Amino acid sequence: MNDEQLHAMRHSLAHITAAAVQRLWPEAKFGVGPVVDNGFYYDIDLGEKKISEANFAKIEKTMRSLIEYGDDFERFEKPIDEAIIWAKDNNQPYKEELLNDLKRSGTTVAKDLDVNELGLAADGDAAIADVSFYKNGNFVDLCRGPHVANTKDVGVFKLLRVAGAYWRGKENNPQMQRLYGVAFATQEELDQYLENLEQAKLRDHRKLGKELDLYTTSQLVGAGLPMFTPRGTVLRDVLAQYSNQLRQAHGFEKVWTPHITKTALYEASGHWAKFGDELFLVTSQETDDKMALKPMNCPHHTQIFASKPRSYRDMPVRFLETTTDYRDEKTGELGGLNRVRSLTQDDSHVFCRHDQIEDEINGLLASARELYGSIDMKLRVRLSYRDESDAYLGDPELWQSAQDQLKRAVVANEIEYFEQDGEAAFYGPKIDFMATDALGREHQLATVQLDFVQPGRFGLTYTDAESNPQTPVMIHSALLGSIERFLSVFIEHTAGWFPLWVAPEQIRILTINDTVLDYVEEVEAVLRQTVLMSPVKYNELRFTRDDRNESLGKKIREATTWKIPVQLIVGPKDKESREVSVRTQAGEEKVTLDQLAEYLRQL
RNA sequence: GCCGCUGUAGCUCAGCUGGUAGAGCGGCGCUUUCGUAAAGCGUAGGUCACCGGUUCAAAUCCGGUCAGCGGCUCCA
Repeated sequence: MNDEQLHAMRHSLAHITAAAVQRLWPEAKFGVGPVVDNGFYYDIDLGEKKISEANFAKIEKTMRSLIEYGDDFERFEKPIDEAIIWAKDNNQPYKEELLNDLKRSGTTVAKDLDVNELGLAADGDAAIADVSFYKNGNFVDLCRGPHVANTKDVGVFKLLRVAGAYWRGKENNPQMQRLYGVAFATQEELDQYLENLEQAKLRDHRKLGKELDLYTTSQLVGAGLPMFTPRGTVLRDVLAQYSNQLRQAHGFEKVWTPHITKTALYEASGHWAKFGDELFLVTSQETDDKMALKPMNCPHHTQIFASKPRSYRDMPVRFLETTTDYRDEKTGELGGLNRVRSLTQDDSHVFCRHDQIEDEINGLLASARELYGSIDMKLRVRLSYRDESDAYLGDPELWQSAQDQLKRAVVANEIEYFEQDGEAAFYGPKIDFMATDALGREHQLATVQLDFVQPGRFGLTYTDAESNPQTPVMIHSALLGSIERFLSVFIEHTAGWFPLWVAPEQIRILTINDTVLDYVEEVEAVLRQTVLMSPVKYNELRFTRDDRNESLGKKIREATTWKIPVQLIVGPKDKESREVSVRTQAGEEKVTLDQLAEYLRQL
């Protein structure tokens, strides 16, 4: 089975899904039905009637009967004007809209539509003359194909879920119902896929966050406002420390800014116009100032830069602040730790001269690569550019220059990348490091952003060698991104088996009976004096002792369930020989008390 | 915000078409001091998310709210 065949099968199943829906609800209006990873979907508008998963059995049964009936997929063409009449006659307004676009420009420009799934797409902007259709049984659909020869050739499938989806991906368009299915050539492959989904759920950060006691939420506190337990807070602190140390080595200095500010700050930065309705507003009972919780930190940092005169000799000025921001995200966008309303950024801003941009970006890229390399995470690097919309501030020529500089930096560092328009910040293009979660969804973590806009809007200057004022460039960067989002990916990446240096409870001493308690004191004395220096410096060991009156087997089982990286088993024999039994995921070995500290430092 | 789904003890879940709740683990108590993934016995935990409605009777049906999940939209 090659990819093209599989693609044709899935695409054909999309048509069969639509055919089944049409048989069950003849009034159905159809959108598009493309192939996606592992399957397909079809967008359907049933007016007031809503499909739910309770309908799946009925739809699947109808699909199976269509498949068994064994209709051929017949291809034919129509002149575009006849096709438009066909769409009108059959009460298919969405198809009619697509056909009109095809007639006008040869393409259906909406970004989430794959023109290959629709009628014949002509090269360039030329209008086209004919479009192709496919017919299986009574169901006729505008489609470029290809399809399998007969409905019997579609392999195995399963309807997975139904979701709302805006027509052509635009929020003010009508919402259709998107019927998702997965499909494979064989039952074994489908079963394997469903099994993998189950496996992925086992490493879901929300499940592990509860099992490993990392964070919690409360209906009283509110949606998207996670609270971190002692264990989760260790993760946050150690990761932030690492991120900070990496940049402090490159000359960044910590700053601190308040969590509320006058909204005037964001009117000046440009954020108010774009994100004003996503700010949490704060009322003062003492003044008439309009205030808000800070949703980002760059405007504050500009004010620290502006607090005193800066010389070209002072540049670059590098600020670092790990701090929590607040964004009033839409309720439906919240999820786990990945998208929250209180997010902690390991944020930093460089203010520099134009001739310093390259070195600064190189330094930040090196830090990001060191961080992700040390935890064995491979990220895709995205160059996020602007598009032609009016969502961006600043001179288009400066934009082009900024985009070119980012690309040069990525190429010079021999980083693999892909480019995407429309993903830039409103003030500048970005280098984004994208990670994949357990279910294959991609999330932005580290970012390096070039900003020629905000320094000018805030009137920032430094004095050059000729005593003239110059506007600095800002480079925004975060290595972890949002710590919450980083954790969501990191927990799933490690399945909760955190590397020793960051594990909340690194070591648990398991006693065999009470006769070794005095020896355990000696072991603990060694641990208290042991400090890890890599990758985070001055990282004192975090250990506990399980000397409960329980069997060793139970203690091991619990420590393993908690995914504690190092179990030190201490019994009478160990005491006698002045050893401990070190149990890690790699296995178990005896280590003498004298060598224990060094052994742990090497792990 | 929109579409679909979910919410029973600390955790994982059972509770059929309405007749005022159960199990395992965990907790606590007693016994056991046991060398590699769960010792034994006993015992206490629940306004069935919350508010309202229908009904003689609601965990169960209906409406609303809160929270969570899968998508869409969005992500400074």
